[in-house]
Amino acid sequence: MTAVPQFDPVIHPPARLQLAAALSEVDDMEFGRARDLLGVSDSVLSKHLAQMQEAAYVRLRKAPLGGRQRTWLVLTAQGRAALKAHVRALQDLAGIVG
Amino acid sequence: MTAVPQFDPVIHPPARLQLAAALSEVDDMEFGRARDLLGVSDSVLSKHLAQMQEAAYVRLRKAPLGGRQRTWLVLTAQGRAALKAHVRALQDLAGIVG
DNA sequence: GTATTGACTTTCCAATGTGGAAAATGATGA
DNA sequence: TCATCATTTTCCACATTGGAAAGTCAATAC
Repeated sequence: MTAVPQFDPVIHPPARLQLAAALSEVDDMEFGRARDLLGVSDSVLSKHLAQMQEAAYVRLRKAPLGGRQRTWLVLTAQGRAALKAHVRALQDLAGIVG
Repeated sequence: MTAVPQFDPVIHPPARLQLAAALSEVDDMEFGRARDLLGVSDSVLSKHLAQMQEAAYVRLRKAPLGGRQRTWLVLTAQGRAALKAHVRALQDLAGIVG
């Protein structure tokens, strides 16, 4: 009898929601920049990315930059759709509160 | 260097967010009805309510009904503001995604 | 070719948070 | 006073999140 719709557990946790939102506004973002933006450690970002990749919400593009291999994060169409759905779900849930 | 705004930890967890949203659309709601709506046990709802009361987001009104004491949940102005702020924060964060 | 370095990734572990069951509490009603 | 209903609190189990440190893998440095 759960009359209340559930949120997408992949995208709802703060760090991932913030990451998805940040990625939605750019074409891509470097791993290090995303890590600093979220204020987490390498390992933590890496683990969140693993979850988001598994859900196909993010794609990693690895390419050399300045001699070193770097990773760029890209929000996929599915990831964008999930973010959109989440925002909409919350708006619906909250009615016309604001 | 956390450039990303944080969410209100009291209202962000799914169960509390859903509860706040549900309460925002009515004047008040019975404890049992809220419990069924969220699909959780008495104890769990009670604990969430304790958190929300501590943040002054919810007020409990106890009064007898049918001889027995019942509890009604009321979203306070602060609770409503917090929900509103949360929705807005997410919208801002997500830009004009949808 | 091997050592080193940089950029992640994985493993390990501590801290939190959420959920349920069951015991406890408090207010009635019998 | 005893039983019952409506929560509340206590006790646990489990999942999640976070950081540190070790591991991996390229791409130089030597």
